[in-house]
Amino acid sequence: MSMRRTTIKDVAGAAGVGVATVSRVLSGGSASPETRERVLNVAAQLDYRPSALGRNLRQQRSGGIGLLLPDITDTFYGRLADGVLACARSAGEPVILGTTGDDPEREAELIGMLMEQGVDRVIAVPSGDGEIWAPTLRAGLTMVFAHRLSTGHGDVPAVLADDRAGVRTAVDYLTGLGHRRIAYLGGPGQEQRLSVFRQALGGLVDEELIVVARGSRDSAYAAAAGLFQHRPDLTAVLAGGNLLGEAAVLAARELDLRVPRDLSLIMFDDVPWAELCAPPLTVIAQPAQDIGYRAAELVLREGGRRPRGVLLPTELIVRGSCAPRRTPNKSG
Amino acid sequence: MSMRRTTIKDVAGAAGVGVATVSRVLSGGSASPETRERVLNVAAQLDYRPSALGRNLRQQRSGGIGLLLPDITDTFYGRLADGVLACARSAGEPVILGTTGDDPEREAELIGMLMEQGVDRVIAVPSGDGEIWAPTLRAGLTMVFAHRLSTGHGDVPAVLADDRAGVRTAVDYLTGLGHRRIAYLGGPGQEQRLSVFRQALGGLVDEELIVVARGSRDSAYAAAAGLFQHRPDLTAVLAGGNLLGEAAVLAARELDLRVPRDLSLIMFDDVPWAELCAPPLTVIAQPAQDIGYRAAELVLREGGRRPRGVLLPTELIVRGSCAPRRTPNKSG
DNA sequence: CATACTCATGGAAACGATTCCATCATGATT
DNA sequence: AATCATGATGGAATCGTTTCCATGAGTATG
Repeated sequence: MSMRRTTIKDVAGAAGVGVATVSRVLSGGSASPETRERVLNVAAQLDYRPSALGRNLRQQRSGGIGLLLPDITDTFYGRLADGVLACARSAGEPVILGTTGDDPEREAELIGMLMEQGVDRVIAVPSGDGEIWAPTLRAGLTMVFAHRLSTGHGDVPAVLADDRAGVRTAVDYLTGLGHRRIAYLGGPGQEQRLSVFRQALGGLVDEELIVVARGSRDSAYAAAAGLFQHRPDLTAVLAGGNLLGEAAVLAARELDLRVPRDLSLIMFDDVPWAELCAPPLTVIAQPAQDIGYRAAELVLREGGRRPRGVLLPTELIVRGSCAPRRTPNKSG
Repeated sequence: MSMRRTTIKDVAGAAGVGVATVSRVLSGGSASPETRERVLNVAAQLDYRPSALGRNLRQQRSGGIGLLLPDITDTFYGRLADGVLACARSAGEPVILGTTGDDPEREAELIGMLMEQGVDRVIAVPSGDGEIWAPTLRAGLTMVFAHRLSTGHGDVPAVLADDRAGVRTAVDYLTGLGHRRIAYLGGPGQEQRLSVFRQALGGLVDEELIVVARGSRDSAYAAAAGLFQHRPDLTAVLAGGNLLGEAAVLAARELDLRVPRDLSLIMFDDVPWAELCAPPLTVIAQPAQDIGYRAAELVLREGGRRPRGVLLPTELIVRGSCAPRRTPNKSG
């Protein structure tokens, strides 16, 4: 009942040539025009599709791109993945997706799985530090980091949003509105943003106002609620991602802090619901899809030369969640 | 510099046995206890990892699960993918992700790519009709549909949310509030929901109040705005997905329709921002992650028997976007 | 004691592609 | 005319694994 796949041998036999010739014709090698035409005709007639299995074994590598993300549920990573898929599709390459949950152990596990599969090109939002990636690099994989760097990364190129400028813009905007006690609500792997945040605030930085959550929604909410309860004197918050922003809105509402009257809120990453929120959220937009697309471009370029990383611009989009600091009412 | 991978031959040589024995030991075949131990020791010492490439070629199938979704940017599909990944991870199977954009042509292309890769297990949210999937089935692939059926599907098992009950609940809720002119704002592949909607409304159904958008945000917004402008007499809307719901909120705001005062809104699929919206959105929650997980379970079960599909419950979550119909003010 | 049967074992044949290499024909150069 | 370069071509090796089959040892049964 189930017929055997048509193989390159069948095509060779039907066209009256050797398998080597068929292979050459199909992969663009040299062949005489008439042979080429005959082979192509026969191949089309037999509906021949070369098996990636055979090719992969011979070439010692499975085509395809490994994509390692912390959480595909987060729309930021969803858009990033979309960018990777768009580029991969135009190159005809399959994408193998894995989620790490920001857990280095899971990440290492996934890397092992990818290498077992013969995947030799990986795009990752790294959670672990350099040690995890060292064996990967030694094995000769083509790597590109996206959105984050790995501490102690080798010379792995990275595609990043310009966090530096983004944080600076946000902080400038808030201080310009008169805010002094500004909190940062961060997620995993945002060391660079933190250092810029400290730097932008100059001497004003108050370490208690810097809180780092793990990747989950629960953790983000806990961090936000804890921060707001512990330091009711803060007047502005910079949330380092849409999950954190969501948590901040929720926690503020829960604690009867009105935005932007009692609390100015600015969020990294523009998401569709930012506009639907009450009030609409002021955000630092990041080109998530571009990040993915460019990362895929880099990892596919494969040209021996090491490309330097890419830095993509962010953009402040002012909506309604930030207001000038209310001057403390001394008579109240 | 780059050392050759350690192969099964190396292990066999170092352990003083044949390759067949090594293979048997590692894949759970029969072997004497002392041989088994020696082989396992040597394998561990050499850090031997069997190459999936060789195995795949021999077994004529690449492990792994193909996952075909309309749009990974949509959080519903993001959660669905998350479920699939969770199950696949526990089975140690890689997942190859492709997005169709609800375009049957792209879908067919992706199927071709998957078959070329030797993927023989696919989970899909189908956009095309039965004809597209016929060759797939004939080729002996294990298929599971998720979230949607393909019209004229063969005996492909499907994992679905209970749309029937969901639509009925929503309509009952709205009619219970006094609404009569209820619109349905649908997306691609929701034929079943539409028929249930018509059925639930009984004789009251007004075909002009049924609008179907394509998958994109733009299309959804256009559909919503067009509907609201064309039929200002409607008092309630059922949005068939979070993109449609988002569009409805946006369009209503644009047209100065206040929710729920002028317009009651109920949305399929509970998303985190539904709670952040003003007003918070009443929704029919769908277990997106479960759908993915169960689909992966089915496709991995592989037991020759054809499992029947799975129907998962939906849940009405009442928030603040629905209100009783205002009795028309005859003196106004 | 002879025969049959179980069980561990290793050699070798697949799997389907790519690619090295030898062969042969043709045309150009000396 | 002899040699050389060029280019098309097919046979065979190769990738790493699984699996079929033959072999031999050991045990049980007649």
